[in-house]
Amino acid sequence: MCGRLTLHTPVLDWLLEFFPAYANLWPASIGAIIKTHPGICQARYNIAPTQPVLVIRQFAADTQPQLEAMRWGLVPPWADSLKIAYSMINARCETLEEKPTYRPLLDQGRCVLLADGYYEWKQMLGPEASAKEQAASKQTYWIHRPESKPLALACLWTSNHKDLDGNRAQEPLLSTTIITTDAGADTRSVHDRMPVVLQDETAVARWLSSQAHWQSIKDLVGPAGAGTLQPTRVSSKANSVRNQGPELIAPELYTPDLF
DNA sequence: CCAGACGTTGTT
DNA sequence: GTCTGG
DNA sequence: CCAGACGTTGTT
DNA sequence: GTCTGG
Repeated sequence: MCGRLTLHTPVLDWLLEFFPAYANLWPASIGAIIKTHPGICQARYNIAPTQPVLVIRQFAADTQPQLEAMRWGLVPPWADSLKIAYSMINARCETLEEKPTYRPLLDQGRCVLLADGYYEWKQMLGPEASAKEQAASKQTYWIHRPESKPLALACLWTSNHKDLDGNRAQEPLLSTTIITTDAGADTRSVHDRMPVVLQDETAVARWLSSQAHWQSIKDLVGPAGAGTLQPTRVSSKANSVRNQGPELIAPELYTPDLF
């Protein structure tokens, strides 16, 4: 699955990679979002659920896609509390069309999350080990594109207009969830699920096109092809959200005396 | 009809 | 809001 | 996702 | 064990 992210690629570089056609318009967009969300465009090596993430939405064909900050973890319009979001950080692609919360978003709530990697925890021991042993044996991986190029993740977003958890909502709460699918060849050895990766500029444009119906773009949802992603063994520093620095994605070498 | 869930992962 | 379970 | 808390009363 | 916080 996908429960922790990185974004250290400069945001302008990310936008130019997937939307070169709007090259001269992006600096203003970035300036605007920095005003409302200071710090959101700085490098982040440990983005956790509930935190703001950067997403792209497009409201009409041939208009500039919009850069937005959203809370990670979907808070549906009917929710009276933020609690539900803890279990809606990912949405299984296999059941998107059945789930009443997700179905309307397939046509009206597609967006793309800006990231350049995510963390995964490999379970190194089988079910015969105790829960304690299993927890202690987890190996952290940072999964990213070769050369650490930007990554576009297929997501759904929605808006909640209620006074959540007793706090009067001044503004509607925008939130997002990352679609997951079976792991592809690159990451299967680490974990059996992965986020849906939009491969290139064309895939991103199709996913975002607001006039396109789900049936015509659902082919974009599936495991990434071999060669798309690369898992790098890293230390357990990323396990704690208090740790934030670039050292979290540094490759960890195997220590020979353990083998 | 009303009440209650609405979600995923991993673990058991 | 909308679906499922009883 | 993992880490860390998990509770109340009265007093400062 | 289960929930909350980040």
